Amino acid sequence: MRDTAKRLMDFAEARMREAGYHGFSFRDIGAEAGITSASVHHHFPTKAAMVAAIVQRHNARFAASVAPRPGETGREVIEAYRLAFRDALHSTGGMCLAGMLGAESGGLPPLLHDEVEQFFHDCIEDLARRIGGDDPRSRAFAIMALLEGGLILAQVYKDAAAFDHATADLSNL
Amino acid sequence: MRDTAKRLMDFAEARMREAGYHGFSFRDIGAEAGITSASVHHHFPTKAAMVAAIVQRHNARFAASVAPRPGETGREVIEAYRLAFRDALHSTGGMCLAGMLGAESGGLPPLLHDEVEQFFHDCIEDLARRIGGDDPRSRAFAIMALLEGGLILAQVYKDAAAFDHATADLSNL
DNA sequence: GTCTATAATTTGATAGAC
DNA sequence: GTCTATCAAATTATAGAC
Repeated sequence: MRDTAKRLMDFAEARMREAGYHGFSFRDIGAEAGITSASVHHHFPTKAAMVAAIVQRHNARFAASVAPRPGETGREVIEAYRLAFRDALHSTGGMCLAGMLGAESGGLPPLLHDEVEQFFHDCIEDLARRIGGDDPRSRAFAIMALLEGGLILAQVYKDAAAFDHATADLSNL
Repeated sequence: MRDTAKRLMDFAEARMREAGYHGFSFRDIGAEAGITSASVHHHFPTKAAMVAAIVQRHNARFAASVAPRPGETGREVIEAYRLAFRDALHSTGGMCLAGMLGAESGGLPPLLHDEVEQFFHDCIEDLARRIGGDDPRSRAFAIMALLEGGLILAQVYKDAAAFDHATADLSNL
C-alpha cells in the first residue's frame, strides 16, 4: 500500500532533520517500519529518489502552512513564517529539511540541491511580495536566515527555547 | 612532520564545511595530501579524534578573530562578528564548521557535539557581554542565528552575496 | 612517516522466490 | 509487497614491513 511508503518517508525525514542526508540508511528506516532494505527499494528505486520525494512533500506542506490570509499585515506574514518553523521544531524536532540539505549541499546529488534551492527561492519571493516596507527582498533573506539559524541553535542546545530567544524580535526586521 | 597533519586538517575542514561530517573519508583527504588512508591514521587515530582537533582549532581561531578592541561600541562588536563569518565564507567557502556540525549533531559522536556547543556558548556569552543595549543575551542568540543562517543561504545559492543580503541590517539588531 | 595488505562493517542496490 | 540471498563498493581501522 501507499501507506508503507508514507511511513518510510516519515522515518527518513525525521532522521534527516536530526543527522542529515547520511543520517539514515534503507536498512535503518526499513527496520523502523518492520521490513527489510530490499523492500524499501520496492517503494523507492534509489535513496536520492526517495529523498527527492520527501523534499517535494516538505516544500508543498510548508507552502500550505504559510498560505496568504486576506487582510494580513507584513508583521503577521513574518509571524506566520516564524510559527511554521516553530511548529515543525516542536512537533517533529530537528532542522528544517531544506536548511539541513542546503547546508550539506556540497555533497548531495544535484537533483536534491535544485529542490532545496526551490524551497528558498519560493519562500524568499513569497515573503518579499507579502511583507511590505523598505527593501523587502533583503529583509526576506534576513528572515529566512534568522529562522534557519534559530533551528541550528535549537539543535545545538537540544532546546527549542533557543529558537524562541533567537527569533523573539523577528517581526521587527 | 606536523606539517602533514596540518594539511590534512585543512583538507578535511574544507570538505566538512561544504558537505558535512560524512563529506570526507580518510582516503579522500589522504589522496589530496598524496598519502594513503593508513598514513592518515598515523597522524590521527580515528576520524572522530581528527574532527575534534579541527573543531578545537576552529574555535580558537574564531575567538582570536573577534578579540575585543579597546573602546569598541556594541555595533562595532556585531560588525566584527559579521566580518569574521564573511571572511571565512570568502576565503575558504562553505558553512561555519560549528554551524554545519551543529545542524548534523544528531548523528555525531557526543565529544564533537560538546565542542560545537562550546563554540556557540562562548560566542553568545562573549556577544552578550560586549554588545550592550537591551536584553543582550537574546540579541546574541539572534546575531548568531542570522550569521549561521546567512551561510546556509550562501551555500544554497552558491553565492556569497546571499550572506551579505541576509546580514545587511545585522548591526541594528 | 609512509607503505601494502587486510579485516570488519556498512551501504546502496539487484535477482529471484513466494 | 515482502522476503532471502547476495553483490560491489566504500569506510573505518589495524598489523607489520620498510
